[in-house]
Amino acid sequence: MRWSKTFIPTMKENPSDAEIPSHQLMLRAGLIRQLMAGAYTYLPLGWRSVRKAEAIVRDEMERAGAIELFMPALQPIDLFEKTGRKAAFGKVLINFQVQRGDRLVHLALGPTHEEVVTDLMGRHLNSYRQLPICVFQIQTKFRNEERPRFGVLRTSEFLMKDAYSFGTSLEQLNEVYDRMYHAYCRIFTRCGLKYLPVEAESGPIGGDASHEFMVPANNGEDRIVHCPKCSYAANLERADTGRKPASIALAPNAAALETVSTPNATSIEQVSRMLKCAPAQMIKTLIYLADGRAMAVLIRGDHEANEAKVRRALKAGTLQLADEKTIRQVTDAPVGFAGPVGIKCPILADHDVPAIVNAVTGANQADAHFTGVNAGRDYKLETTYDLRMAQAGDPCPKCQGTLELVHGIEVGHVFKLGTKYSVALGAEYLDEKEQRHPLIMGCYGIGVNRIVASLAETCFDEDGLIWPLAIAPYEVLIIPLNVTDPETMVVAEKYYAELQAAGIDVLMDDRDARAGFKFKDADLIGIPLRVVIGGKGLKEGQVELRWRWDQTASKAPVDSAIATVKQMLADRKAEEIAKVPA
RNA sequence: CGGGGCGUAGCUCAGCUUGGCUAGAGCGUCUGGUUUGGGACCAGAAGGUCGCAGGUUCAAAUCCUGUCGCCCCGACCA
Repeated sequence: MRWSKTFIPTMKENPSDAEIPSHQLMLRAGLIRQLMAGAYTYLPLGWRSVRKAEAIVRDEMERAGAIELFMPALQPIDLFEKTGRKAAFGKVLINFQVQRGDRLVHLALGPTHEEVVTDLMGRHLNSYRQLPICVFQIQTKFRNEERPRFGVLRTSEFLMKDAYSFGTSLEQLNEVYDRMYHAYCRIFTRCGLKYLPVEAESGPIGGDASHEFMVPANNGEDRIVHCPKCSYAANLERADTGRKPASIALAPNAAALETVSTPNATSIEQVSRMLKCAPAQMIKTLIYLADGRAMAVLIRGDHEANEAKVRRALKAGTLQLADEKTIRQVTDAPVGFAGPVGIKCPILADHDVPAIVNAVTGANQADAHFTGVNAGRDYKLETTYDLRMAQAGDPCPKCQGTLELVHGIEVGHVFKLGTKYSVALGAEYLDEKEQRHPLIMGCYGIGVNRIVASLAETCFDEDGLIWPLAIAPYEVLIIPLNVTDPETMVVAEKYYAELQAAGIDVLMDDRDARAGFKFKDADLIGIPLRVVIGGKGLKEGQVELRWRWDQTASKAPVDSAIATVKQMLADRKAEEIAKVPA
């Protein structure tokens, strides 16, 4: 492609409403333009990258045995009502009524396609002989994000690869799951992304039922912990800590239990300020309803409870924070003054709680707290549990290492669904004994445009983007410095034609502009291999070759430069492919 | 949905506190000339519903009310 014939609106300055690198660079390099909050046009350059990512995803999905199909973005709302997800999605589900003849049709724009695919496959998969099967599509998804943000990272409309597997057994499910997991590793490696597969909250099946693929990035909205010593990585909702149950013994320096007046101080922050004690000295007492029964959960004041862990520790089906009435019943006090001493419900404590000597807690009466609260004397515990969010510095649950906290961008998610949708939509098959069973499903998603955005977010320098060869909109950029010089243009045109003939994606900057101007644009859009043809070099019979990520350029004789370029590209591709897990 | 910020030329912003002349600058665009290996220089030109609506006033980019949009923090995110 010739620069003058395509559309690459680069910008020298950062638009004021872009704050993070990917957003700024994608705008400046002319990859995207915003239409409204959460909706972006992909300009020619950006779209080329998206399509390259898409091609890799498609290639690897097919390699892993998944079959491509294409489902409508428009979906009847009834399907979401049957699975209960109209309510579950709430306002996030874009849905509306349209007039059709004399009636109204209620439609949704698919936020994902579990309903549609389960409905489809349920109608046509009748026998265990047809299973397992895995289908996928690459489609635009719609979600009415409460708050779109981070440029192109979180939008209301986005390109997603979603795959769905159907099988007769957990073994079949696990087999596809592992294959998809492996395909994801190959995809993200081929795309040149540094990624981390992390354990994610797994829902109904439990165990190893869900992994997210994260790209570590400062601006990622997800927080994950990982252990640099072993491979353990998990998102914050899921992450276990390697802490052990605490010994529950009265400390020798335990002070006496005292009641102090704390009028209107109901939060950890207010009490710590009023009593001049550190939040870590306090015990947060959260009253939950676990399957309807009140339960006090004790967490150190500066920590954050993890409800999933609480639910698992209690083996409870449902868990929710208790209502005001329940809190009054078990504490005899208004909300904000709960404490373990004398509370009228069972107590569950985090590992770190008994270690607090002379803790501050609510006194279970209005406007009062206790000081000098000590485990084993003022409240009784049998043992302790891992009930809080993991944080940096916690011991690793798998080895002797120490957990680190990093932010990440979720680019992929694999999930063992089980029978939730097949049961709701009556998608069943007949087994060898002519018995009916719901299909056992898995779902596997990749944010295709997030792959591109993640690269923009993580691969750049002060001059602009630095694309990996596999995702770069063009592999080679030819820059004839002086387009009015016939000698330069003869060489440039020859290179351009030869590279195109060799099937290489080549862009030629044929604009009549100054050298510095073209170099700045070249750096900004980040094409991996730059070929500069200028008067100086030509006098010596040479052109200049430079990788975007290299500081220095190399020279090549005019006649053999194209062969060198082809060789450099081939070597680099081989290098990138060598990293892909077999 | 709570909190904060912003809306003036294609982009970045000044002007607003304390209302008053023809609403400015840099970059970009166009024309002519000089330049030509890291965002050139000179001369000239075009480009504005000051987000929108209403109000106050002799007079509103500026003050008031409402409204829309965008960004950020939080809540939310199968």
